[in-house]
Amino acid sequence: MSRYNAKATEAKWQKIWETGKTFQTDSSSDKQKYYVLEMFPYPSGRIHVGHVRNYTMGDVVARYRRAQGYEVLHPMGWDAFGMPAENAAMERKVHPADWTYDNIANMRQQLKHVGLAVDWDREIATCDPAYYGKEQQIFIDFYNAGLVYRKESWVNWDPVDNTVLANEQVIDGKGWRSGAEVERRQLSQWFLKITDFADELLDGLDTLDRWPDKVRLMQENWIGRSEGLKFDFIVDQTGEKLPVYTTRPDTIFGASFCAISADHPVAVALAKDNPELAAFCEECRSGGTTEEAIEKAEKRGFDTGLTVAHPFNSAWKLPVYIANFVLMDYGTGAIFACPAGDQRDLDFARKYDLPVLPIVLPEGEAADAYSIGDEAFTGTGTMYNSRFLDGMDIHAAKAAVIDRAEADGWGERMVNFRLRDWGVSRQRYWGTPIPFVHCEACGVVPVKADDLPVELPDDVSFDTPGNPLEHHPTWKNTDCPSCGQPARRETDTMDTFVDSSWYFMRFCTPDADAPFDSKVVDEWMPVNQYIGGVEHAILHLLYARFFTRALKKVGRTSVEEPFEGLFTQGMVNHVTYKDSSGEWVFPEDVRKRDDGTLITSKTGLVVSEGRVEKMSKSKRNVVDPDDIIDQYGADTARWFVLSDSPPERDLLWTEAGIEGAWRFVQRIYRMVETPSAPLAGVGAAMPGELSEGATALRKATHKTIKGVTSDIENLHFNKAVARLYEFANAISSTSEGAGAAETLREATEALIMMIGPMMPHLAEEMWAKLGHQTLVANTPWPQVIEALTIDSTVKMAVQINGKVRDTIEVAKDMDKADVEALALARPNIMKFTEGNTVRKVIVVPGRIVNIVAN
RNA sequence: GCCCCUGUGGCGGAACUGGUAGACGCGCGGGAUUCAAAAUCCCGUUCCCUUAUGGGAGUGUCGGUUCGAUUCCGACCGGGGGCACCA
Repeated sequence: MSRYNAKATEAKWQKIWETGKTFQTDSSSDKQKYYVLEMFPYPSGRIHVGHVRNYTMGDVVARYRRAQGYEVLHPMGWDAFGMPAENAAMERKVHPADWTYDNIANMRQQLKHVGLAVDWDREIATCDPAYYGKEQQIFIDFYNAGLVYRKESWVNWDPVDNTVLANEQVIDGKGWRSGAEVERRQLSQWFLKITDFADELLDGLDTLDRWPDKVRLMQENWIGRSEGLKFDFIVDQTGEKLPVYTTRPDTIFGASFCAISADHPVAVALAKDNPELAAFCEECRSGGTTEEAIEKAEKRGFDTGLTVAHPFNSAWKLPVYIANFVLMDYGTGAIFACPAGDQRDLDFARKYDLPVLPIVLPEGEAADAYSIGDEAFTGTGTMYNSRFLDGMDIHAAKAAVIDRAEADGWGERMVNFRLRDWGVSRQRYWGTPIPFVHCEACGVVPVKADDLPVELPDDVSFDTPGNPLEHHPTWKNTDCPSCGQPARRETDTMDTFVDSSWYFMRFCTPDADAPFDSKVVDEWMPVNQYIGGVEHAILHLLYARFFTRALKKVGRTSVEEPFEGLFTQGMVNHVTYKDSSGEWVFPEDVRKRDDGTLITSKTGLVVSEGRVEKMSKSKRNVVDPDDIIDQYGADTARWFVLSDSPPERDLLWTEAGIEGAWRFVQRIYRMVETPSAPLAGVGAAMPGELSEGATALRKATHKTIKGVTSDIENLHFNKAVARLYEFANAISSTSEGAGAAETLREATEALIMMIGPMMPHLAEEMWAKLGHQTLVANTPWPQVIEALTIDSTVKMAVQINGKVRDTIEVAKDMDKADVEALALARPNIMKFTEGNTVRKVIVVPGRIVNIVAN
C-alpha cells in the first residue's frame, strides 16, 4: 500500500498555485470583497508554532471565503522596525537592515511552506523607504491638522536600551524588553493627539459587535471616561486659583483637606524657597513605580501652610497638602479630599489627624450611631450632614451639587479621560525618521513633500550608547525647508506602533504613490476579519482605530473603523522538561525508555516533566515548525493547530496530537486511494432510488456540509474538525445497493472540498486523484440540500421524575397525545409507573417526555 | 484592591434558545492481521455496585428556581487575564 508523501506533494501544489497566480487579488473584480488579515509578524528570524496557528486560522477563512465566491484580499508583510535589529547590530556587528532583510527572507520561505493562500505580490516591509516615506507624509498631514505636537514631558527612560518607553511599555516599573529599572527624565517629545478622539474611540466600541467583549471592555477601561465637577478653590494666602476635579461632588460637605501633586505648579513654586518641601517633592517623583508599590500602604503628604475656602462656606478653611498619591497628569493635579468616602483620603487623614465627617449613610445604619473606622464607605446610601443634599441618594446629590455650582458660576460639569496622548518619539536608529527640521530662525518645520522620504543613513555606528542618528557626522545637517538656512534634522524616530497603525490600508494599494489610494481602500476596508494575539488588545488596536479616524479627519479616507471583525487566538503551550542537572531540555531531545522513564538523547540524564507553559525559548519547550513540516507536512501541522482546542483558548502542543493528525492525513489518502467500495465516475448522476445505507450516507454528507459551514463561519474550527472526523467514519462504513457508488463519490468529494481550507495540499492531491482537472482552490464550496438535513423521525428520551428510563423513535410531527400514549405504554416505563400515580406528563416535541409519577 | 473571564472523564474538549452529559480526538485495555514489528482494522473505555440485564452517583462546593439545570439566580472555593494611588 502506498503512503502519502506530504513533502513532495506539498511542494508540487505550492508551485502550481504560485505559477498560476491562484491567490492574486484583483481589486477591480466585481465579486463581493472580503478582506482577511492576520497581524503581520515581526521578522525575528524564524516562525514559531504560534505563527502557524495564527496564519492557518486566517488561511482557512481566506480559502473558505474564496470558495464562497468572494474576491479575497489576504496579504502578508513585516513589522520590520524595532529594537532587536539594533541589539543584533550591537552584539553581532551586523547592520540592522541586513539582519532584518535576512530574517524576512528566512521567514518568507518558512511561511510559504505552510501553504498560505496569500497574495505575495502585495508584500510590504515597514522598514522599506517606500513604506515609511508614506508614513512620514501621513505624519505631516497630521501635523498640519493639529494632531501632532511637541511637549516637554516626563518620560520613562530605559537606561539599558537608552530609549524612551511608552507608559504601557513599562511593566512593574521595568522596561518591557530590557527588564531594566525605568528612570524618569524630562525631554522634548513628539505626541499624537489621540485624546482628541477619546469620545469617538469610546463610542465606536458599541459598533464593533464582532469584537470579543473582553477586548472592548479593556479598551473602555483604558480610555477611562468619567464625569464629574471641576471647580476652582481660591488660595487664601495668594488669591490664586486652584482648580480641582472630582467624580464625587456629592461628598463636598465631607471635605477635609485639599491635596495637590508634587509636580503641581503650586508645589513647584513653593519648592523654590522651601528646601524641605522640595526634598519631599523630589522623593515623590523618584523611585518610579516599583518603589511606589513598596510604599503603597503609606499615604504621605507635606503641609504647604496654604489654605483654601470651602465653596459653600468661605469661613470653612481646608489645608492644602502635597500628597504622594495625587497624579499631575490626571484631572487637574489637585483634589479635594473626603476621607469618609475614599480610602486613600482616609488613610491620609488618619495619618495627619485631619477631620473625618461621614456624609453618606449606608442603608440600615442609624445616623447618630454611625461612624467611620479605618474603612472608607464608598457605596451608595443616603446623604446627611450635607445641608441641602440631606436625604438624597448619592446620584441625585451629585447632580444637585453640579447644578448649583453651574448656577452660581463657581464650577462646571466636566468629562475626564484616563487616556493620555501618545508619545511617539524614540531615540533610536531603526525606525521611521520623524520628518522635521529644527531651524534657529523658523523653529520646527516639516520636511517638504517632495523631499520625502527622509531616509535613514546606511553608515551608522552602534559603538556608543544612545541614538546613532544623533552621533552620525553629517546626516542631521540639512537646510531649513522654509528659509533655506543651515538647520538640523530631527533625530527622533517613531514608535513602531505607528508603522502598524495603517499597514492594513497600504496592503490595498501597496504600490500607490500616495500612502494609499483612498478609492480602493474604501472598497476593501474595513478588514472583515482580523486575527491576532490578545496581547494587542489595547495598544495596537486602539492606535489603529485612532489612526483611521485621524486619516479620515485629514481627508485621506472615509473609513470609520479599521477592523469589522476581530478574533484573538490563544497561545501555544507545551510541557517543560528538565534534566537531573536542572537544565531545560528541548522536547525533541527527550526519549522514552522501556520502563517509561524519560532521558535526554544528548547526555543520557534522566528527565522530569514539568508544568505546561507558553512555548518560550528560555524554557526550551518549543517545537520548530520547520521540523514538523519536514517530518509530517504542513497539512498535518495545520490540521493539528485547528483541532481540539477552541481557537480563542490556549492550545497544548503534544507529540501524540500531531501523530493523530498525521494518521488522519494518511486515512484520507487511503479513503481515496483504496475506497471502501467502488466510486461512481466524475459527475455521475444521482439515481432516483437509493438504498437505506446510501440514503444514510447522503444525509450524513449534507448534515456535515451544513455543520462545517456554520462552524467555519463562526470560527469554531475545532468543531469543524470534529465533524469531519465523524464524517470520515461515516464514509468508511460501507453502504450497498442502489446509489452506493454515487453517494460515496458525493460524500468523498464533499469531504475533500471541506478539508480544502484546512489541508489545502492534501485536498488538491485527492481532488486530482478523484479525476478532476480543476483546483480545489478554485472550486465553489459544496451546496447543502436542506431537505436532506432534516430527519422524518426523531429519537426522544422518556424520563420518569427527570431520570431517563427509555428512548422512543417517533415521527417528527407526531401528536403530543400520541407521543404520551406511546411513552406510557413502553414496558420499561410501565415497570416504573406500576403502583404509582402518574401526576403529570410533559411532552416537548422532538426532545423529551417527562413523566411525573409517585 | 477594583473589573472581567473560567471550572465537565486519565487528557484536550462537545452539548442549539433550560430538555438523553461526555460528540470528536488523544491516551489506555482487549482482539484481528503479521514469523515478528511498524502500519492498519474491530470492540471497549465517567465513576461505583452487578454475570449480562440492570441500578446508584456525577459537570469546582453549598443552596435556590423548575416537571427537568453543565446551562438561570445567590454565596463560597480554585485557575487565568486586565487595570492599578485615575480623585
